[in-house]
Amino acid sequence: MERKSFSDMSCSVAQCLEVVGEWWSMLIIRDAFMGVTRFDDFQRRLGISRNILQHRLVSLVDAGVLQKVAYSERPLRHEYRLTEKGIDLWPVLTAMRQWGDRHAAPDGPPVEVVHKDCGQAAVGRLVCEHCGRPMGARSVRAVPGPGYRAGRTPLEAVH
Amino acid sequence: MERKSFSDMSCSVAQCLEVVGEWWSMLIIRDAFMGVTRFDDFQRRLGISRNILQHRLVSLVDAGVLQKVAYSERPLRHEYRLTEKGIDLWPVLTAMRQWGDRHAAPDGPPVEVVHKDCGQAAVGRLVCEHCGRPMGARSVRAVPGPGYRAGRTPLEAVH
DNA sequence: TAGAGTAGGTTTCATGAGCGAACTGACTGC
DNA sequence: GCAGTCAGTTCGCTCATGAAACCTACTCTA
Repeated sequence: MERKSFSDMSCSVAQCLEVVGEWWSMLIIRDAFMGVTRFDDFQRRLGISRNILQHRLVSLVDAGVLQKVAYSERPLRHEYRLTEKGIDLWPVLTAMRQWGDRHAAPDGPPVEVVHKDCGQAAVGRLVCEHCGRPMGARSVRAVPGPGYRAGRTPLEAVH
Repeated sequence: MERKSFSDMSCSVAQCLEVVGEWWSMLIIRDAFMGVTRFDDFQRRLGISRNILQHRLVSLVDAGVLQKVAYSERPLRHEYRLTEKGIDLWPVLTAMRQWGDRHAAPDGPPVEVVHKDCGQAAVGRLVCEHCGRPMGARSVRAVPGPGYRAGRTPLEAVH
């Protein structure tokens, strides 16, 4: 059976997963953030099969997350670079990394992130854009937005 | 061939994906945040096959993200609730939702989140825990952390 | 006391996605 | 002319995914 698509779900989480929810996709994006751009470099670093890598790169390019740019004419060679849409995935990647650091890294984080502004190896925290106070699962509630379509009932968040 | 596991990668993103990277897992967790706890409710809301749902619930319970709690003895009935480890996935979910809202919701967000502290339908923003200033892909650089193991070379973030 | 309904699964089986490995084609450098 | 690099493509296998049917244990209604 074909893998079911999330694209007709009226939910932004599902739309995001439709683009980056495939096995390997987020790791390709992670490596792209680390500066990897070439097919063989992705393949070597990830240990992914070449055909799967090819599929993923094509679908990420189709989704507008990566762009394929020629860096040599003869021979014709391309590299894959994050678009702005791809760079906007940074908070997703960061949230995943921080969750992994906290719950699946007994020896401490394998990679730390230094904030250039203050020079500290720091953790990102989610705050409300409006009031600047912390925004956690228990401090919000979900309501239907302008793009809401029937069939999906937002409930109270976490009880 | 068996789907390759990410568990031996020295990377917290990979560890996170190992737990929630399967097709459907994040949507199950999203619904759990919306207050869904029962097998049949998950099944109906997601339109997922019952066997796949069963697999996912078992692996999320095994991973410690959900817990199975009896809410009735006769007949024996269980419900699935987020653990603290599961609730810690909120930033991941929020980042995905916000990315989807921005890049895949032409009619506006299907669901908005109201911050109880200020009453506004607000967006979460990632700031440095240390200095409080915004933390984006371009304002950080990756360095090896205490849990670093060879074979993985952190590079500069985004060029 | 029979029959319908509900909750939470389990089984079955066809399909297709993911896998490694080998191969291809276009080029460069020696 | 031969080795090496880069970016794929092809091949054949296996396992995960999917829908639908089935199962178990209990409750509710008549």
